[in-house]
Amino acid sequence: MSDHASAPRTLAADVSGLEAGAPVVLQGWLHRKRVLASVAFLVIRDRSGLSQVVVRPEDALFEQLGDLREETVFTVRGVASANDAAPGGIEVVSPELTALCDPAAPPPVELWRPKLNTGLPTILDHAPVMWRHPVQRAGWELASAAMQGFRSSLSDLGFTEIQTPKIVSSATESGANVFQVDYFDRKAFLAQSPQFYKQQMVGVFERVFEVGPVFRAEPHDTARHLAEYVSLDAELGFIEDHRDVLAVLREALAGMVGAIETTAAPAVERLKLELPRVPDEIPVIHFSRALEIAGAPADEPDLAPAHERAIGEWAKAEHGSDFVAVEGYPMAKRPFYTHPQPSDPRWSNSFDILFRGLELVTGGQRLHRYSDYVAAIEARGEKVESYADYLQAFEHGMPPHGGWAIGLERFVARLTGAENVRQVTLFPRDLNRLSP
RNA sequence: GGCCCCGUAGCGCAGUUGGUUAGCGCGCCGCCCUGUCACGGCGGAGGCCGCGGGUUCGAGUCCCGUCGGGGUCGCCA
Repeated sequence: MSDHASAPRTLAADVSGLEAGAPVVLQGWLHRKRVLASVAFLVIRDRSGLSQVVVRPEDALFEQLGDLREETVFTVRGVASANDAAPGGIEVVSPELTALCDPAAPPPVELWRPKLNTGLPTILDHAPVMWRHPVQRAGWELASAAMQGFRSSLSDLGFTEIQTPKIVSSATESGANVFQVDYFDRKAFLAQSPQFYKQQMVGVFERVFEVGPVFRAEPHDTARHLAEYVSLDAELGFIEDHRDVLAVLREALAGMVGAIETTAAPAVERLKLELPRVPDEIPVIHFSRALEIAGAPADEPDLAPAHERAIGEWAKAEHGSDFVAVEGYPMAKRPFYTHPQPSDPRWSNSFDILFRGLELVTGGQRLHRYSDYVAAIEARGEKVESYADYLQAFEHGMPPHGGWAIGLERFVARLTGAENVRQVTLFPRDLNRLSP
């Protein structure tokens, strides 16, 4: 913000609203240089968009055009001028340039093209520069708006935002793969989920949510798995069952899509997206029905990706919905804190939400009675003592409660149609990638 | 981790049954071009053909190993 001198900075997107003759100060990257015989065009990119600067032979700058390198950062001082041939009708003429950095080296891939003309590995290897591309950047603008919508919709519903430890002393769910870290002279782990802590905080705030990273050391090298991802977690007390959780989750999802519509409209436009409508009531089917729809054997313990895609298509055709909830997953496949389905304890009061055929959310009702926890832990052949810290909350009184976890990157990937979650992750971490 | 496919210039790719100097488009550098917007024209630079070994008179090309990448399945958000 160099507004201490002369005119204040104008954002590129605002140039088209200027009066002809008005002084303009742009600051940004030289996105594209097009030099013709007797006129040159400089396209300046800043956080708001692009703006065209015109250089003519009478401008002192005209002689130095050959020295300008794309991606160099400049302050441009000039004058607004109306021209039908200019994008947006207004361009900047009589420019004076001040470089704010050394002449930039050419990027590995042309950033000024309509699309990044390269493969995912190249994009990821050069992430610090590739994210500058307006279309690439749009993906994260959606993520940013989604997080904002998640926060504001839950805050409006009386939730308290929490931050729980990412360095923990034991695994949340036994058997899962965790990253081990050196913690002074002891063993510690990176948190796979805020599950235990958010439940404990229900005993304090009733309703809590957290936006933060979770870590999974599982050796899943697929287009939808990351070793570190952003989890949008919530947990709320005083529910009847998991259907109450689903109803609040519906509000959070609507808040996320709503925030994208309002605050990320330019990104939606740039990506030419058709945003999903979150139905007033997300269609719910039981796990056993889901197996039928997917054409899977009735004794399958889980839904395979192909099944999820089939159910996604079914929901779109049958209910016109991009979202579908599958409730009643077999208890055998759910963690010990899951609340069973009262009418049939083989099933659980838990659910997944599939978004456009991909598992996006896992949630459900949790156990809340201390005695139930003791029984559940012992039934799995584990020691109650090893969960002593966690169980304090239940020992001293907890309401019926439940919650969910949304995978942010999966949500954005389904929105943009990205084949791979890495495409919408700023700096993805996976089996093979630890940098940049 | 299993199975399948791919590594050739900064990026995207071609390269015949093994054959002499490894090509194309874009980018980059230089020159030219009165308004471009994926501008246009001419010229130039740029390669240990992923790495290691083998077969052969001769390997980008065939074989083995290795490293890296992509797809898919298991599993999950």
